[in-house]
Amino acid sequence: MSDPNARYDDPSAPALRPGGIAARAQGTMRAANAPDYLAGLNPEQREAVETLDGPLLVLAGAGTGKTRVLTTRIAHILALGKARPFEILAVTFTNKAAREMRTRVGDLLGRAAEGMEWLGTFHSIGAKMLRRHAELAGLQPSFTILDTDDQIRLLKQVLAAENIDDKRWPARQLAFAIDGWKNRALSPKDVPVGEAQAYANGRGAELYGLYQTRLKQLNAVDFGDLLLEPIRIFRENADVLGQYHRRFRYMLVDEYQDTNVAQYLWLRLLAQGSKNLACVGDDDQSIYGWRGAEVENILKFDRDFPGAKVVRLERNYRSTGHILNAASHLIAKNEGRLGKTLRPQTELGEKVSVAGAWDSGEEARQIGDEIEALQTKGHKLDDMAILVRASFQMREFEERFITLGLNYRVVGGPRFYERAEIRDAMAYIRVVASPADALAFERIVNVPKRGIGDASVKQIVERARADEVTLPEASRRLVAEGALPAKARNALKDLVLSFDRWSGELDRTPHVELAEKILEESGYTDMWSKDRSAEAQGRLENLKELVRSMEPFENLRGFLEHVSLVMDVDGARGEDAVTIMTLHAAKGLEFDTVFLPGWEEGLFPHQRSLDENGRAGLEEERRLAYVGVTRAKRRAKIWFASNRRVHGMWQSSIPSRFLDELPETAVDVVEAPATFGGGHMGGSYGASRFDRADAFTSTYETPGWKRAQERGFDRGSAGPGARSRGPMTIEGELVAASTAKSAGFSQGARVFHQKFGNGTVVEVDGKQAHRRLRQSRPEARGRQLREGGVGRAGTRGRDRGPRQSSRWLSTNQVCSRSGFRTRPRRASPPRPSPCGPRGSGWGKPCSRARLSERATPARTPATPPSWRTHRRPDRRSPPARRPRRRPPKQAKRRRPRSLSLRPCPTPSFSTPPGLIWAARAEGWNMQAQWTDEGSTAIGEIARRHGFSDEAGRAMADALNQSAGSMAQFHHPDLGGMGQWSRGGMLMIGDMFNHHLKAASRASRRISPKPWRAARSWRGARRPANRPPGSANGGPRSSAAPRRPAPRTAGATRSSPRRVGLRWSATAA
DNA sequence: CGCGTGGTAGTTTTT
DNA sequence: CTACCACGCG
Repeated sequence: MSDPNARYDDPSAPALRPGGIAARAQGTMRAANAPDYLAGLNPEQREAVETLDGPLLVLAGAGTGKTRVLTTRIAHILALGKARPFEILAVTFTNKAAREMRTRVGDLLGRAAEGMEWLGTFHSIGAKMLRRHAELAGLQPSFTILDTDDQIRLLKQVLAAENIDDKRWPARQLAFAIDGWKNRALSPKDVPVGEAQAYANGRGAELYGLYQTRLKQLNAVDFGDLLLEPIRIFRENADVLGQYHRRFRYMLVDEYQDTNVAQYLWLRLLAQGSKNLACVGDDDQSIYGWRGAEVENILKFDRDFPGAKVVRLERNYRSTGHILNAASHLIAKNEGRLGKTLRPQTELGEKVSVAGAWDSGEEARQIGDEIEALQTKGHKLDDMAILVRASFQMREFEERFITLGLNYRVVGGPRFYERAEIRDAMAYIRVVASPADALAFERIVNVPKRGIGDASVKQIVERARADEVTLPEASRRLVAEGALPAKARNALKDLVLSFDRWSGELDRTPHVELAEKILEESGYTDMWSKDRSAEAQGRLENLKELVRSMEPFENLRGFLEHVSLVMDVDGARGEDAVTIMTLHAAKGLEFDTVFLPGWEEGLFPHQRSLDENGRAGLEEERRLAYVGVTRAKRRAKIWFASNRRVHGMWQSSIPSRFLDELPETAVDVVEAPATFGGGHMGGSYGASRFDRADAFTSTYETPGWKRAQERGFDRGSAGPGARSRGPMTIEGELVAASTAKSAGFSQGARVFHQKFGNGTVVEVDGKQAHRRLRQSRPEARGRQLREGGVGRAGTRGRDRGPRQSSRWLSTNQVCSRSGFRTRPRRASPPRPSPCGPRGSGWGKPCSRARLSERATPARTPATPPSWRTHRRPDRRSPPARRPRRRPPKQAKRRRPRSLSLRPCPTPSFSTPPGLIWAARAEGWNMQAQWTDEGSTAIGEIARRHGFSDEAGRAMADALNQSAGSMAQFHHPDLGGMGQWSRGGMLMIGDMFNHHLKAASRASRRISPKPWRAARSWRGARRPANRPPGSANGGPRSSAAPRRPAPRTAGATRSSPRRVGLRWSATAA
């Protein structure tokens, strides 16, 4: 092969002139004038496009125009008439990539890329082939494709039938193993003995075989089979393979570095025909080893396909110089690369910035601030992204952005078709379309609850197996015979009749209408609209979306085929928003500004990757880092945090080794974020501006105030409070303080329950020592009752139908997440709040000493006393696992792990403005740095709630003086709980509601996380005092932040103090 | 059958 | 810390 580098080394070399000597000399051109679509290509790209015959490997570095080459190549083949659209096989990994390729080819040709039947994902093409030759695989062409969920359920059945304890051998694990085998194209008999040994005492391969048998019985395949079965068919039926050899004149593969063994074999079989196989990939972006991708495939391409030509694309059009240098330098640390050097085509631009934060919360805040700053400068949120290593990192950003009111969008997360409600709905539709779909029937036979329990289902299944009929048919027989308990029998009868009715309408009723009808008549939508939990509304929205997404299809069957393979729904519409996603999900995308948080040892590179795959694991992590950095066009901003909560425990971390692998010349180590007005004190980490006496002279100049004044407040979904602008005082207080008395609910007490929302204790029945919590919509219950708790502040009063839930609570009952239950006898009297109950003891900072007294026995970190988080006694003793012994009966009743019914203080209107009590809490990092944001949010909130500016300022002043304090307050009338933190004010009810609405519209992933922001505060253990001297055993990297000396002597890592703040203010 | 309790595990993810 | 799953009591 000629060395393209030698020829095209000069980056400024012009592209081949259309019709020029070079172009003609290449000999592939038929026309004197190159068609338009070739015009913008550089010489390497052009070579990749025009080398049509024989195997070709295009090594396309990040941002070098890979997709462009692929699509242009297709256009070129078609334009030259080398093949007709249906003679080109073009494979991608994702539907998204396939779609994009289709549209871009269409754009190039100036018409839709019609007739490209064989453009799609490995799996969709595999499915298509398998449907054509189903009988050769012992299937009917109508086979169903099981997704992971179905697969696991089926495996559970197999395990149960084989009497294997699925505690010891989880189905998930077997599924994982089978997936692995299928990725390597191993059928049950090929499984290496050693590996088969690893599961269920050597029964792994056997179970795999049984699973395959069950699949065949069900006329079903899993994803792996979509490739494996065609491979087997090709191998066993030369004539079939021959057909495809004749058909596919040209083959193209995207992301070749991600192919697994099965995909490789499949391609190799097909490529034996024309040998015109073009693979495009980048070994440096291989990040899917853990799911079977073999980088080897790309490394040995020229051995597998003799005579292969290799073209390297190294001109990067995406990123500026410093970013590319940083990325190249980093990836150069990997061994076993094919080796490419990305060459920038533009100026050096900004350096990659590296900055450290004290903890993950600060990281999120500072990134949030940077984003706001960029936004103010006119950058669009759409052009910014936060790329995380693991999805748990996302939450902190979501919460922060909600606080800031910053639009964001989470990519990834639970996929639309994986949501429970969608899967349920699909199951209904599946049963209607094909009554034989046993898995689907089982899924929904008792959803909504019909009184058909496991016992009944088991009978149905057994009967179906015995009679060899479908589940609905078996049900029918059982019903006719009068088997099953009466309740189940009747319900089942109705259900089966309904299914018959719906099936009968299959061809008569338009499918969208029918789907609606099914969901309605089955009681499924009703089930959700009755549900009062925060997610229910969103689930209903999703169901509507599902029905809507059926519209483009001709009938239900068409839709079902689409769903089983195309598991995504186009989202990403509309509003300007920051993208939050994992690094994996970011491959192939680009953004002006990319934030890369969490560059810490253990997280990135991930410990597990290192543990399980050693050096190979590290290299894959490094490639992931490379992918991350190369997503940035103009700005890459790397962050790490010194403390992060892992499984609920605060752990300190050291900066990632990858930081040290970045070249000094391309990196800016940021000491203090420039985005704060004035930054932190002297730019040192962790210092508070409260350390300086004059820090607060200009409270009203803070960004928050300005924002508050500019924006006005009408668009906020403030509750009724915003409307009544009369004189008003609200009082907030530390929730923990008021909840210390949680045991004593009394009449009139406002309470919040996670499932039922806000309510009032309307009755206390002394005799029976019963308390009654009743909840209903206001108009029905009178104004003492308020509906709509967290997340519903703005929907209060909306007609949700005459629903009411009302229960009696005995004194020893509490509410748990799922409802009410008996409160176990207390081992000790309720704990007083560390800060004392309201009205007494205020003004005294809670001291660590008091906490420690209450703290748990030695060796256990002191736990902040919390009315809500009780530790069970035996958990306090050494964490070592005790042999499982059934404890004596009385020991079974323990304290509840959580209470969800929380008393809410009633607002009071008496205290003079500006009264502040606060504890300084050095130990609580969250308070250690009060930033401008504190006052910001106060101003905003104050105005939103109808305070005068003056009153707001008083509040801000007061808060600012209480440097580093934090408080939570609850204001029932405003429908939510707020949290003062150094990060600002979280008005959870407002915010959540506001975002929830936007979110369900944008089908963003929004779970009730914002609410958790408040909860976590109570139970949270924050990083304690700054470790003395350099944190984390000294800076490992040049990027490690300099630590200020601890403010408190003798600080050790332990739980934080409780901090209280009480304030009130009067509006004019 | 439903609910509560206890135990367990907790990167990355497409089809 | 918390989400999920399986078991057993009422």
